[in-house]
Amino acid sequence: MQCTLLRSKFFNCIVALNHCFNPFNAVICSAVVNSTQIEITRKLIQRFHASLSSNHHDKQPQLLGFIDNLKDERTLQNLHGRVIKSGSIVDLNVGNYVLSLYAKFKDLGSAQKLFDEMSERNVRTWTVLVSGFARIGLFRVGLDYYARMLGEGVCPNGFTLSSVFKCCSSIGLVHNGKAIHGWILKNGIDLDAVLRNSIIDFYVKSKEFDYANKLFEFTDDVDTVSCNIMISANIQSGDVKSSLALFRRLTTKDVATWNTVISGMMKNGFERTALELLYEMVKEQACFNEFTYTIALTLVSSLSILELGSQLHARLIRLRLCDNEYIRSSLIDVYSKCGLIDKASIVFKQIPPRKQSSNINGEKLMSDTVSLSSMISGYSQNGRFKEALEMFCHMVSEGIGVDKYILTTIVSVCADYGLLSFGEQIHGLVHKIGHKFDIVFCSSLVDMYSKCGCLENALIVFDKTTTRNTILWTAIINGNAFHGFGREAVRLFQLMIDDDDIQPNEVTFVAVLTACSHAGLVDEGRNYFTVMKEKYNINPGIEHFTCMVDLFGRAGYLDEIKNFIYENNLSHISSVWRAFLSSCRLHKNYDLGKWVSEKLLQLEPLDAEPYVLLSNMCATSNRWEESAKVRSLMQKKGVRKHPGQSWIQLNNQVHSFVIGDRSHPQEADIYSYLDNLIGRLKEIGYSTTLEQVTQDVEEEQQEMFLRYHSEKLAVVYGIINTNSVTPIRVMKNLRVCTDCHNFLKFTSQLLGREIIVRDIRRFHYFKNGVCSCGDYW
DNA sequence: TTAGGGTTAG
Repeated sequence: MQCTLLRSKFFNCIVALNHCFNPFNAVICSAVVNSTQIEITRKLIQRFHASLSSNHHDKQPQLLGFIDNLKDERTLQNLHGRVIKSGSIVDLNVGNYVLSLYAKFKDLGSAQKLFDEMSERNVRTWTVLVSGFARIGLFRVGLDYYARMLGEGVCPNGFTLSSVFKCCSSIGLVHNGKAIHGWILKNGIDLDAVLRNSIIDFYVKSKEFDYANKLFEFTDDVDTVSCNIMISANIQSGDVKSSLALFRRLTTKDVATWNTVISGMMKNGFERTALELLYEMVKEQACFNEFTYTIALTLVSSLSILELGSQLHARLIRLRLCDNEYIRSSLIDVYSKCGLIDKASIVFKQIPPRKQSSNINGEKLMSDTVSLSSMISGYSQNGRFKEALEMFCHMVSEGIGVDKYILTTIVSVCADYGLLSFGEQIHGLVHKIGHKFDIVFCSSLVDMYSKCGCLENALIVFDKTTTRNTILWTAIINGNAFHGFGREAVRLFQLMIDDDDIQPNEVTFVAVLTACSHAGLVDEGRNYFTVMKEKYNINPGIEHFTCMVDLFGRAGYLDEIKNFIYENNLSHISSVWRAFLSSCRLHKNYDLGKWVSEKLLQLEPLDAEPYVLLSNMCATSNRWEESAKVRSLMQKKGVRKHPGQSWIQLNNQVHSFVIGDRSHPQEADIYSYLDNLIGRLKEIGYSTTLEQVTQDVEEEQQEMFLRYHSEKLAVVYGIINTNSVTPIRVMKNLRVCTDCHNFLKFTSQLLGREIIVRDIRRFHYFKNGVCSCGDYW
C-alpha cells in the first residue's frame, strides 16, 4: 500500500517535471527520489533535457536547479557534454552556474576543463575556481587562480577575497594575508559581514589574536558568526574562561556556537565540561549537524563511553549519516578505543568502493584516507600489529598516499613489535617523499629506535630535533632507562628541566623512576618522587607507586615496601603487589613471597603470574609438593599462563617462536644446531639453571623444559642465518628466564657474537659472556 | 564560523 502510494506520488512528480519548471515540483521530486528512485529520475531529466530544442537555452538555469537539488553530477556532465557537442554555448551565467555546481560536487577537474572552454569570464567565474580549490584543500592552486585573475586585470570581490584569506591562513601565508587586508583598507573596499568575518578568522587561524580582537572590537554589527570565531580564538589561545564567558553572553547561539565551544573544551582537556555542554545542547533542543555528531563521537572516544557511542551510531544509521567521512572515521575510532576492533572493522568495510577524484595538478585526492588511518591505529592500539602492517603495506602497494599520521602510527607499531629494519625503511621513506619531520613523528622515531635496541640512532634523531617537547624528552629518557643507562637517564632529565626549561609530566616521572630503579639509585628515586608531588603538583598514580615498590624491591628493602604499601593505601592495587612479588623472587625470600602471592591472588584470582611465581619459588626451595599444589590450583581455576613468545626480524620477515616450536620451515637445522651448541657451551662452564623449572621431575627431564625456550630458538635461527659480525636482535613478550640469560651469556662468549634481547622489562646486551643488566633484571 | 586519524608509561 505504502509502496503504491509512493510510486503514484513519484509518477505525479515526473509528470509535473515534464510539464513545467516549477521548482516546487523539483523539491517534492527530490524528496521522493532521494530515498527511492533516483536512477529513474536521473534518466527522465536526461530525456527531458535531450528533448529541449536549441532555442530552449533559457530553460537551462532551471534544469541546473533540478540537478542542484538532486545532487546529480552525472546529468551535469551530460548537459555539459551535450552543450559542447552542439557548439552552442553557454551564456556566461549558465557557464558560471555549471562551474559552481562542479565546485559544489568537488569535481574541480571538470570545473577546470569547463573554465578553459569558456570564451568569456568574469569575476564570478574566477571566484568559483578560487573558492572551489580552497574548499577541497588545494589552497596553492586556488591562490594560483587568484594571481592569474589579478594578472588579467579582473578585480576581486568580497567572495574572492574571503576564499583568498582562507587559503592564506591554511598554508601559513600570514604576511600575504596581512598585505591583502592592507590593500582592502587602502582602497576603501567595503567590508561586508562575510568578508570581515573571513579576515577575523584569518587572523585567528594565523594566531594573530591581537589583530583579530581589534577588528572584532571595531565591529558595530556583531553577529553570531563573528562571536563564534572569537570563541574559537579564545579557545585556541588557551583562554577557556573568556570563551565560556562569551558563549554564555551570546543570546543567539547557532549550531556552530555549540560545536565550537564543545570541541574547544575537549581540545583543552576539559572533556567532562564538554560532555555537560553536549547534554545542555540536547536539553535546549538545539539541532545537531554533522559537525556536532563528529565532535560528540570524538568526545565519546576520548572518554571511552561505549554505550553513548553505540547510541550515537544507531541514530546516525537512522539519519543515514554514516557515509560522512568524518563521522565514519570517528566511529572507527570510538570502537577501536573502546577495544571493539572487530566492530570498528565492520564500520570500515562499509566504505563504498574507493572513490578517486580527478588528478589535479599532479595531486591525487583519495577519499577516506583518515578512515584507513583510524583503522591502522585501531589495530595498533588493540595489539593487532600484523593487521596494522598488512593494511599499511596494502596502501603502499595500491599507491594510496600515506600521510604523517599513518607513518607515525606505523613507526610506533615497529617500536612495539621491535621491527628495526621495517622502522628504518619508514624513516628512509619519509626522507624520500620529503614529508616534514614533525615533533610527533620524531618522538615516535626516537621511541622506535630505543625499543628496537638502537639507542645511538634514537640519540641522533633526538639531537637533530631542535624544537623539543615533554614527550620527545620523555621518549629519550625512557629509552636510556630501558637500556639500563639509569644515570644517563637521570642526567637527561635534569638537562630537560634546567637547560631546556621543559616541564616534566606524569609519564616523564614514570621514566625517571624506572631509571632510578634499574640503576639502584634509591635516594635519587625517593627525591624525584617527592619533587613530583611538591614541585610539579603531580599526584602519584598507580605507575609511580609501582615504580617505587620496584625501586625498593630491587635494592632489597623488602620491609620498607610493606610500610610503603599500607602508608599510601595501596593494598588494593595489584600491580604494586606484583612488583613486590618479583622482588621476593629476586631476593629468594620464600616466606614473604608466599604471603605476597596470597595477597595478590585475593585481588587477581585469574592472573597467572602469582601462581607461576609462587610455584617457581616453591620449586627453587625444593618444595615440590607445594609447587605442584599451586599448579593444580591454577589448573582447577582455569588460569592459563600467558604463552612466552620470541621473534626475530630477518630480510623483512618476522620469525616467531614459542617453547618447543616445530612449525618453522628450518626447524631441523635449528634444533640440531641448538643441541650441538648446548654441548659445546657445557664444555666452557654452562649448566642448566633449574630454579625456573616448576615441575617435580627428574633432573634430565627438567633440563628438557628449558632447552627449547622460545628465545633460544629465535637466537639460534639468527645465528644460522646471518654472518658472524651481525648483531642478533631478539624480542620477547615475557621476562627472560635465568637459564636463557645464562645460555645467552655463554653463547656470546663462545661464538664472539653480540646478542641483544628485549624482554618485557628492559634490554639485555650480551657480549663476551657479560650482560649489560649485570644479572639484575 | 563549527568536525575525524599520529608520539612518551602501562
